[in-house]
Amino acid sequence: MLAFKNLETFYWVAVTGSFRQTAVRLNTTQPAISARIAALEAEIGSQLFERSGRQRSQLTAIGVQLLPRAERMLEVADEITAVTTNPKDIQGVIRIGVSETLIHTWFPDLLTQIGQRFPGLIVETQVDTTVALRAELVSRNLDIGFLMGPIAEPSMQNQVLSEYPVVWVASPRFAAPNKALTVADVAALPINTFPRNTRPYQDLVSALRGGNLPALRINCCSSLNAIIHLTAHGHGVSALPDAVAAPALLAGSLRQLTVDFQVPALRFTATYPHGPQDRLARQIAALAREICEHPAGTAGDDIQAQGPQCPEKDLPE
Amino acid sequence: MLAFKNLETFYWVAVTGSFRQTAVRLNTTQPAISARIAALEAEIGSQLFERSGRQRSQLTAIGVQLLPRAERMLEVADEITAVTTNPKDIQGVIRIGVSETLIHTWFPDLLTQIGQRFPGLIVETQVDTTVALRAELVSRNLDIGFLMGPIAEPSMQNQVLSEYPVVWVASPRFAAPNKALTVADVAALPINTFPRNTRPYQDLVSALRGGNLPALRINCCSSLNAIIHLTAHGHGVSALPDAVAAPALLAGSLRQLTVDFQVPALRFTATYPHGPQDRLARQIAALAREICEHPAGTAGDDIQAQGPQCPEKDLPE
DNA sequence: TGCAATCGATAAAAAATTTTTATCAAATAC
DNA sequence: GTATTTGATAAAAATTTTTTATCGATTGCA
Repeated sequence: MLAFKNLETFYWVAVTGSFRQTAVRLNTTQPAISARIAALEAEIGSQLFERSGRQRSQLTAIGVQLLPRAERMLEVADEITAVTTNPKDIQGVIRIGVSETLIHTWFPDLLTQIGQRFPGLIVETQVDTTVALRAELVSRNLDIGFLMGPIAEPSMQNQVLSEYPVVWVASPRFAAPNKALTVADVAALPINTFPRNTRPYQDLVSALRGGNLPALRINCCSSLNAIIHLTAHGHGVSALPDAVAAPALLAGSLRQLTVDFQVPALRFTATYPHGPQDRLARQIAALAREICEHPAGTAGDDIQAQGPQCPEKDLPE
Repeated sequence: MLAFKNLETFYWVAVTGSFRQTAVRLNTTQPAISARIAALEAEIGSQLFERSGRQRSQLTAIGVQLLPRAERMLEVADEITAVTTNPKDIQGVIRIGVSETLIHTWFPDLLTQIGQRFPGLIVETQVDTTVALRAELVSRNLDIGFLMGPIAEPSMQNQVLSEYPVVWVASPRFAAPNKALTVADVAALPINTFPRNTRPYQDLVSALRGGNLPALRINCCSSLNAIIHLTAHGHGVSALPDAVAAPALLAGSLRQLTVDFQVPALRFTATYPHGPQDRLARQIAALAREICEHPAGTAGDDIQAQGPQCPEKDLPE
């Protein structure tokens, strides 16, 4: 008898290429996965994977034929659960990756909304750089990421969400000239900005790399708050997404500088691996889009909405 | 965990409206069916059937939503088995209903072909009248029927196969006039023909019901051989499909009569309930159509091809 | 109205399946 | 060459499913 569980297992082994990873994902042990695949192979009557020791398990010809059908099965199963269960009753875990910038903007609102629409859902948030999130998404350790996309992978679905122009800021005590600063002016100052392997860092360096300028003095911080604090205390200037700088500017702990050149804005997308079970990710991406298009009140005004959450892992700083 | 077996069970209970019938169909016991449905209802979180005592189990609103999805699941599962298994390796039983006329024409060839293409398939043949077969098909006790279709039911798939003109025959000792017989001539004779509740019977009576004719003397036989033998021994005349009469005409045990009126020809179809698991029925219908379009050698020349078969049930005569 | 038949539910026992635990040999990276 | 990682495997344990036997409820029929 063709068992759904075995097809689901087959799907994940095919996608991840690993029995052990699949075992972790499906909350069971590796021998259980071996047994399920063995049962399916017995059912079908032929091998589904080339097990070549340490390498990723490759699909056989028959495995290739089976994969899209297994996917259709999972799709239908997903549809069944979607149709038959109220969003309020959805139990489970969703692992969301998010760029730190968004923590300072609409992401708290999203968590609030998720908490309201899916009270039974446990959200695991991982705040990290876009590159790190990208890797986690590709290896399917995250269900959805809000990051500086798009991620150009055939298996990834991208939706553009929000865009933040970059503003230059400094301490209010910074003696700014009356004119707009030039590239050379800025390049002469210590600059606090994003980590070295990030897009904003590279955009910044590109914008400042001009004629025969001196070596840049760049101070990379993995935390936006670190950048803001350093800058506010007079240790150099920084280029920040406007939405991130806004509170400090309002509070007067930072002042904005006018410059005569441009740094590209930060664009964010919702990105998720699309597959037969991406319904929840799609719904959450849609929720995020709604929030971006109709910005509600201020962020972070309802700490309880999410309920007690699991510990976040790998938080920078 | 959404189990395929439970969805399959749900599908059959929904289609047949009966737990017990489903138990028989799926080769298990009624409590097992109860348990599966209960498990599915627990999974979904609501009732799927209105159990109203003796009546057929009715689907609830959620059951109605589930049914087409369960069907899609079965379709995909059927596709998987079709793609991954060689026709030679198909194990199982197919229950074929067939009108007796076809036993005298191409049906033996079909059995031979099935035996060759699907050596692992056990064929259960039920020879009966079209009305009886129709009932068996509708109640899903047959997988496919070759009968005087089409059957006008939304759940039934019909394919026209072959058509046999009706010829009038009598014993060679019958003193036939030189002219063609009229309706009155024939109506005056005892007529051996098909059972009372069949189409050929009714067509015959319609053709012979004219002005003020005497009461017809009709002798209904549930077996074509009985008709042939009675007629050959001089007990009246009969109207037979040409293909059925042919051997006896060739052998000289019957002679053909010319008549100046017409009885409608017998049209046969392949008819099967279409659903998510009708692939085999479709293939066999296609095989039958091939055989009808490209008639091979004589029938019944390879008794062993089918291998040992299960006993046929309800054979008339 | 009452009898017989049939329906699905249920409890307990039995059977079958699946999972876990613990270990192995093979392949690979360093 | 050693350490690590991979999936396979055997035996035990746990879980699930099925069977057996029975029940109360409903319905058809007399």
